[in-house]
Amino acid sequence: MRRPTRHVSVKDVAARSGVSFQTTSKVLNGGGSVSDATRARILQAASDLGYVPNLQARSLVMQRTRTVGLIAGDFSDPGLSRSLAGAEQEARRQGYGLLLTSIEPEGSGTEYALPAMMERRVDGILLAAPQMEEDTALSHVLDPTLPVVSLNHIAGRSVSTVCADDEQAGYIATHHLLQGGHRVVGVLTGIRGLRLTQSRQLGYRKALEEAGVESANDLVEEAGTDVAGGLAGLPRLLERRPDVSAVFCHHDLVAVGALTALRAIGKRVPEDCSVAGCDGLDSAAYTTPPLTTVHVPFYEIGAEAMRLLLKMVAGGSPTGAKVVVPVQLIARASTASPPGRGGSARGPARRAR
Amino acid sequence: MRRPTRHVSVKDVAARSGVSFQTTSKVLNGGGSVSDATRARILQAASDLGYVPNLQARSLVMQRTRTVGLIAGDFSDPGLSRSLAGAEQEARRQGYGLLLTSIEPEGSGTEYALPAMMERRVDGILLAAPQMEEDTALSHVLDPTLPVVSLNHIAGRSVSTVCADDEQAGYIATHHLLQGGHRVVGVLTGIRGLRLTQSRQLGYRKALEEAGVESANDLVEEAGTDVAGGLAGLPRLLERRPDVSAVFCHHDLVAVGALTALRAIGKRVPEDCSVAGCDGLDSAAYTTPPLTTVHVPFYEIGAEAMRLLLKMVAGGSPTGAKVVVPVQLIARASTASPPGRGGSARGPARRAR
DNA sequence: GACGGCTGGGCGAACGTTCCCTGTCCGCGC
DNA sequence: GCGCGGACAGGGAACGTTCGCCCAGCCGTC
Repeated sequence: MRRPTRHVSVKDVAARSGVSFQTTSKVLNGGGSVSDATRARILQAASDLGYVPNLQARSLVMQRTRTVGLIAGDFSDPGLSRSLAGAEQEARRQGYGLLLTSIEPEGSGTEYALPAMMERRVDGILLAAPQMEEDTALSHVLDPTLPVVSLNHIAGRSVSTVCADDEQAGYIATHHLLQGGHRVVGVLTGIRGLRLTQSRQLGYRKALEEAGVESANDLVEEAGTDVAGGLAGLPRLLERRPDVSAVFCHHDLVAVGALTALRAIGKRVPEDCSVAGCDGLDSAAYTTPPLTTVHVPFYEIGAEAMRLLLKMVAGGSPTGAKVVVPVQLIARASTASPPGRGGSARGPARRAR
Repeated sequence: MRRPTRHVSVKDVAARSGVSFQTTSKVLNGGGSVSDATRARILQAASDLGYVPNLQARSLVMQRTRTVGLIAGDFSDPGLSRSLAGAEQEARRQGYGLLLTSIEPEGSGTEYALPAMMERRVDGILLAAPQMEEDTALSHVLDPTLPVVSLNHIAGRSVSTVCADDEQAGYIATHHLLQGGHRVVGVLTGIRGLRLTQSRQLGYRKALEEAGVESANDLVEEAGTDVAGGLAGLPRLLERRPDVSAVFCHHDLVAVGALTALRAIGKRVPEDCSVAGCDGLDSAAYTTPPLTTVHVPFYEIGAEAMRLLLKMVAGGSPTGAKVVVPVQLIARASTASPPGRGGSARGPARRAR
């Protein structure tokens, strides 16, 4: 429990170069007027001693830490993990530290994550936890002067958000299926209640409506976000509506589960049933058959959110901004025309690999 | 650029409750002898004012920040991302903050990541970046008194490491194939030079040797860590050795690529060629056919590493410890006996799903 | 009734910075 | 010869804590 050997401070450097520590500070920050001779001497001493400035002390007087907090949900989620990478990279590029906390699936974040960040006096907070959407206490406990950007919708206080154009995502995926000639299009949705799910669902409905096609409640099945959800959800959907010839999955992992489930019951994809996903995970390119999906630029979303946050921190803060990032259809082999119809389901894909 | 509205400090709380700020400090830390009356008054004032202690200031005098640094490689890597989750969870459980930095694939980490952590005076550092294995400057620039734990082998200075039993992983995967009756077992390795790759390769060789089976150089092909690597590596391997009837892939993603490549050239799995992976990714359960793999407990490794690091930080530090975590075979449908042989390749799997 | 110990509380210093202001010295112009 | 301004350096305070020590009372004891 002994304190570690003390670090070298400006005073040590000052002592070694025979000046006051204030002058040393000046030199090390590039400011003030100091003669070249002493400047050189100080720099030399600092390097000899291996001086490393103490950001804690600096933060104390500057009232800013050059550190931002990131409260994340489950980062096994590939999308979130990409966004995290983007955010981290941008923070690093601008010389900011990143304090990371995640919150348990059922946890509120208000109890631990937020206090922990506040105590450490982060300059701003990036929220990347879907489950915080519901937390009404959140906007309450949040210091209103602290810059916050979220990747999810936040109830109450109007915080800036950056997210994908999820309605468009739902729309183009469904549109793609309809264009292939499908008339009975089922949907396996994400987690009920999330903005993400609502938006994608909105896009799905819009596409159906536009095509003058039935949009029945029994075509909708909640399946969550993972493979297991698709594995369980698809049979439920098919039992209710054996006539579906195409399924739009809100999440690629669910689509993977759906593919597996279809194979298990002897349905061929895409001959008997088309499947389209959403998220644009890398792994979607390697399913059997390769999955048609909508690419969501998670990395860029994370980076953009961090960029916005740091802009707010720096002061020029259009707080309450809502940034929407465009998405792209990636048509692959999991979608085709329904049984007994000619033509291809391939829509106007702008990118595929 | 205005400074944000000032935070409330112990002095504010003290003023409101009519005592000195030192007494306030005592109360807030639970220490010292203070009468119940004043204690209550102070607590009330603190809560009224919404006092949040300033860990920066506390760190300054305590000489410890209750924050650890984590230098990660690419966290799109599912394994690393799991370890990160484990480490974060454990740090949080013990009330430590986690400062996250990643380093670019070619970056050295010595230039940015380390200085950034040192300036912020982290209490310890967790290294989770395979590319740092080569960095000889690292052990040089690292403060020798700073606790460090790595998930990878680190050249030079003997730092504590926590990692999976990768030799065993390579061994049981290969053993499983041999036991199924295969005699020509190819291997798609991970990144050349990494300890991870060397260990798995060692296990592979050991199994072959033990079974008295050929271990030729032309059975070995470097394929990296991702799907694309497997996609490209498998044809190269097969071109050289068309007689391989089973392939061990150092990484599940490579195995996914191998499966896809095999299908593309019309080979059936496992009838014409068995494929075994390694890492135990969730997605391995959903390939076609489901992938036999070796489960590596990434989450637990991350958590264990953090536990060890915090133990070192707290003082009881068996520095230089090497923790090895066991792995488990998960037999699935991608492995079977070679063409023209009866029997099953299923080995003694202790877990499958 | 003097003294010792305990209890409640305050004072001063320190941690490592930055910022603002005050000196000192010099050369120069009037 | 005197003041003046610029270049250079240092002093003091502040940021928000914790810690060690001291001081004032009060009680009990011999």
